[in-house]
Amino acid sequence: MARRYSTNQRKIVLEFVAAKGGGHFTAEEVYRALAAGGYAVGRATVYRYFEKFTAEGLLRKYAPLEGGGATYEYSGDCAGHYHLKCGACGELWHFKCGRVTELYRHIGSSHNFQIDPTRTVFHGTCGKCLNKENEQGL
Amino acid sequence: MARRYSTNQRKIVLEFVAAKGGGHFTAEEVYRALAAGGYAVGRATVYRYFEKFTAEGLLRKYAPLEGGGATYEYSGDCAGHYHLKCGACGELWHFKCGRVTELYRHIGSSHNFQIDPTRTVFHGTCGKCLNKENEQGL
DNA sequence: TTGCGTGCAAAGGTTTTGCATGGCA
DNA sequence: TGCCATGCAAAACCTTTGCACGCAA
Repeated sequence: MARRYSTNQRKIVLEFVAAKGGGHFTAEEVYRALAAGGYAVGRATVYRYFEKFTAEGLLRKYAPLEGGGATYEYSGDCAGHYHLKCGACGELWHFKCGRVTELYRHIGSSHNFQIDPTRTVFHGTCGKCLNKENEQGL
Repeated sequence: MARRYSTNQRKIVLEFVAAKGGGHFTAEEVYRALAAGGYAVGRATVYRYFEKFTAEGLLRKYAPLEGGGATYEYSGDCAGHYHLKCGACGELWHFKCGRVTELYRHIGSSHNFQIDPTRTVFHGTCGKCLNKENEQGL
């Protein structure tokens, strides 16, 4: 079940998405960007690795919003922090907060449900976008 | 911007997904089920309403997991409660908890992020599935 | 040398769209 | 009567898969 070979393509794809940080992207975009940058990685390979990385928890997969393909995000090592996703700009914010940890413990003991912090994302609007909306009088 | 007409198809689709409660389904499945039940609603119409309902917050859209189409869930009126999604059985649980409300207020004031409770879902494993796993010694 | 990893192109399936018709207001 | 809603089918699109070759072990 363990990964067998350590190939160059795997390294290229992983480094590329890791470098994007909290940004979001589709498999097609990454394929094009790599090709444009002179990295010869096939489209199918990008899809195959995205599937693997998602299963491993390195990437996060979201439903397509505007007719495009599924969007992904690099989440890296999620230990010890939580995620905020802004629906306005799409940015994924990482934050640490003891109260969230406490809440998860409470839900586990009192609501009989064990939360998986690596898969849970809080959706809403980030401070930046709230300010923009206020300036526009929305 | 408001909806214009109140048609029979809208009613049929809405009642069908509402009746499914917390279950999950794809657009294609609903189209087939309605057709099998003698309700003549076009495939395109189902897709069009799913898009509208998702925008209105009545449905929740998830990324496809196993090569199939996007899956949806009916969430109904989300005011006053929060959502727990079990990754093992797929069930969507609704629960009320003052501590969540407090946490959202805290994140808004201290982390500069306004949470949207209707779009936020806690992912993890429900009590039922935890018991099953324990019985199997996993 | 073995067999997984890769790339290309084609297949498969899902979702969107154009256009003519029907129905609500 | 005006115009949105609908249905059909085609088109567009994303994603997966088959197969032959390359490369890591």
